[in-house]
Amino acid sequence: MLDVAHQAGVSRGTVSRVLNGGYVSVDARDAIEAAIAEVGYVPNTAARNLVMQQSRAVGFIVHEPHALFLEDPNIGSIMLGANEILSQSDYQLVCLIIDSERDTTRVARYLSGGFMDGAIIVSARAHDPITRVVSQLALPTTFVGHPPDLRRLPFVGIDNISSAKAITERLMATGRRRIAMIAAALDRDSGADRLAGFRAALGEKFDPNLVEEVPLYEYSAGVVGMRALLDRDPGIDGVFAASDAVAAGALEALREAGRVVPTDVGVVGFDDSSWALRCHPPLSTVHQPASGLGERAAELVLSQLQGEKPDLSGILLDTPIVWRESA
Amino acid sequence: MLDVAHQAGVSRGTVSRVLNGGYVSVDARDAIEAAIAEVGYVPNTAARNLVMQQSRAVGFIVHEPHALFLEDPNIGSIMLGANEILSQSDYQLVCLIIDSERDTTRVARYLSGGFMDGAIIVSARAHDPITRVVSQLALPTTFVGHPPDLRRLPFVGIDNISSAKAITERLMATGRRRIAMIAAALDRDSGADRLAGFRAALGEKFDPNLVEEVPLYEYSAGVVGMRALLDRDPGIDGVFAASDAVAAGALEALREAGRVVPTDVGVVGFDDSSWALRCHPPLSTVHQPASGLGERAAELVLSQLQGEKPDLSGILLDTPIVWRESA
DNA sequence: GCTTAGTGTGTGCACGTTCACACATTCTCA
DNA sequence: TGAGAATGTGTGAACGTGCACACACTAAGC
Repeated sequence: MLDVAHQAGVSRGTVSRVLNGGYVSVDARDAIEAAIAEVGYVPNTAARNLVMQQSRAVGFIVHEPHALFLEDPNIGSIMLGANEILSQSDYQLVCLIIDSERDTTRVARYLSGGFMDGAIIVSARAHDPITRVVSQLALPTTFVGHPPDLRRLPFVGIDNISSAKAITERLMATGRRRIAMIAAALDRDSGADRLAGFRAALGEKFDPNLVEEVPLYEYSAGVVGMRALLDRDPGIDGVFAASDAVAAGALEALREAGRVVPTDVGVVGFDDSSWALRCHPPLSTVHQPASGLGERAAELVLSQLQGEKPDLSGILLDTPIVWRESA
Repeated sequence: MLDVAHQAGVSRGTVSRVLNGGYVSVDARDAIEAAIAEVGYVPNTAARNLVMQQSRAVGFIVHEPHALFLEDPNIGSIMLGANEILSQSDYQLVCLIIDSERDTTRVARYLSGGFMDGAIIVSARAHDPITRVVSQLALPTTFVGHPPDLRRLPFVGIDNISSAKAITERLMATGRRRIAMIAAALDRDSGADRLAGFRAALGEKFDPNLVEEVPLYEYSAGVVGMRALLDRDPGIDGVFAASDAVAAGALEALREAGRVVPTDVGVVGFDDSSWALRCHPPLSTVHQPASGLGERAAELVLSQLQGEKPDLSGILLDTPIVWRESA
């Protein structure tokens, strides 16, 4: 910056004013801009951050990247939605991956070190150490699909209970008598709530024997889960899978077993991901407003950055049911 | 840091030595560590970066995020592979998304501002402005799947020509007579090379009429492309799709048209993504070593960071053929 | 002619670190 | 006993910015 100032025959202060606004004469501005171009000067972000005490960057923190990036079709949309909003306010979205213990400490350091003005945290669980770090840090944060023990932190999400209840009821309305569920990720709100919604829809007809629990929202879990259900009760004529990927796996297992969908068995999923349209037959499912979640999360972080108190009751987005041929 | 020093009854210098190594007495170390815990001190990353002139962060820059994150099953694996290697050397992977003109300037500023020690750039094309920025910046960089005009920059990739040639020859060896190709993304090296490999395999038998060009590696493009090919020549008995997603679309179009795979038509894809296993029938395809690409790219950046001159001839990874039931 | 407001510019301090250097203490060995 | 090495500690100068302040000049109003 001093080089630019000398080159233009002015002082550092005037160069700074050209860059950040303030009273500058036309002559000085022209000379400085020419000097900047000639010297190839680029302001040093670290120095600027240091003195400004802010970085204009918001972290997007992803846990369990193997499950999410490789299996969850929504993560990309959430990220792009958030980027869209942050970009409009000239904030940089910085995606950080936590894939190991080492990553956790490094990311925590990154967040605590004044490197980030805020954070969006995806798919955190109660026991994830980063949630503790963030809540101690008083960093403007929003959770997407918050973990069970953090009711006091701002979040955006969907109402998994009522969405699951609604699609189960819709499935019941097609005249199915024995409806099973492949429940996944019960250690998360989303997983547990989808099961709760299923249970609520069935009411007295709920039969715990017709619920198969699988660990993750995965295709392979869907295959295994469906096989187990058919073993236990060959008379099943309806299935609610906890996600589209699980439903896709279930369709595969049903095909193996010689069942025709939707004639013999009706199948519904959850997410309305690209899976849903590409299954055979196309899946009836709950539409998850993924990019909307990212946008709202980014907006919540930005509003906190402007000093507003966040709404701790959380924001729930609508989840319309999309009815296709699988049920 | 001064607070910690006072609390522990020492000077800033000793605190710094506790954090960064050097001669420190056991008493001083204990007192300082206790003080750090009590004060809740975290070193300021911006200040450290400023004085160190480095950030221990490597950018992972993604273009066309809509196509990549939503359609390309490899991007996640590449990213996780890179993160794995960088994490081992205590570098932070920072994923930056370029989704607009505004994003481009912001990311360029981010990279130029001393915020990043290096960069991994995915799926860049010749005209992408960020490639110009990076090459002017002399920032340690590696391209994954480099753009056509940047032969002078280090990159990792696969040999699309010989891979495409190999799988086409394998398909020919099953006795198919009329083999078509759904070629995609011809404005990239990868797309153009896969077509070149297909052509090389067929030699004199190559018929330009049996090549359908589609813009992107997408499922829907596969559906459209296959329909067009069947319209033009109903006698087709083999298809090489430029990617697994395209192949999945082709399978759908073949099913529509009442063709049985592999009996009537043999289909092969490219990528060995999760699509490949979940198609019906499972796809024969070229295995793309996605996480390996990320790992090599990260290693190349790290070696440049240690002052080594990068190998400008590029690194090509092996792409074994995975033969399944679709051909 | 004096004050006041508006415009334009230069200077010094602060941000929170690391590192080189100076200095103090203890230990080893001729 | 004294020199020299090994170990431990404090201090000041950077790193590259932004901002408050001081100052200079011009124009307008009384």
